[in-house]
Amino acid sequence: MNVQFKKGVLELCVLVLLDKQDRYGYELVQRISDRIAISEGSVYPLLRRLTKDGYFTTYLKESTEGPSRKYYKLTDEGRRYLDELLQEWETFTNGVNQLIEEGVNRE
Amino acid sequence: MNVQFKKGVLELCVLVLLDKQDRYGYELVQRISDRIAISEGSVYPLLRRLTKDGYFTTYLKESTEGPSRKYYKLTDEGRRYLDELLQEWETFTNGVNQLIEEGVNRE
DNA sequence: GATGAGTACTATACATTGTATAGTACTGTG
DNA sequence: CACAGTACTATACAATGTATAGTACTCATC
Repeated sequence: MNVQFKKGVLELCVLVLLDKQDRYGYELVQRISDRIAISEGSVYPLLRRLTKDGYFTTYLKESTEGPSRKYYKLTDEGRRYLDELLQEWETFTNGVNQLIEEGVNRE
Repeated sequence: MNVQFKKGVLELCVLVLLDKQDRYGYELVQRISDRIAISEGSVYPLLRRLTKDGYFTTYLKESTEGPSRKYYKLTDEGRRYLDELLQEWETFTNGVNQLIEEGVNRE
């Protein structure tokens, strides 16, 4: 899996998953890993950064399955940022796919 | 336009356009710029890198419109690499789009 | 001839964000 | 106690865009 493709996308993935419900870090890693090979080590700094930037708030919650979990919750600002990113992603991938069509089509 | 999304994609775009026909650097910049905002300054180092890596060969050709042009031509190795990248791009974007679906769908 | 615009390419410092790796801490089980 | 699974923290490094600055050529205009 091309590392460079992934840049910038990880935060989109995290924001999208949190749009649906609050989640803890490890769960986010697992959910994303179902679709894209990622390193655990990159998610936590990202979560910290996005929290610092005001897109999430966090709270601790006891777990019956292991240590307590740090949950992340999307803020309104986070939700707005997500909408932006979703649009950018769509515009961007459409642009790339159009280039691929142009390049691949042989007249 | 999110800079990080673009990482790794520029080389895919260049390879795809050269799959169709030989092109010179400036033309590649223009064609890609039609779809994605990119900086000219990033394309030339990329072209040099991919040439050094064996994916292109180059030749000079006189132009009637300005200075002579340095054309880039895809090698067989380049074509193979392109196929790889195309598959990776598809796998990757499908994975991201699936995550977006999951995250966005509210039950 | 000088100048400017457009064509065409080169070079470099820097910012950003993944990976890889190493580690910590908690809980339950054997 | 040791180990596995759960859950999180920290850091060095690689890679590749951007921004910026520049070079050189050709043609048109003054």
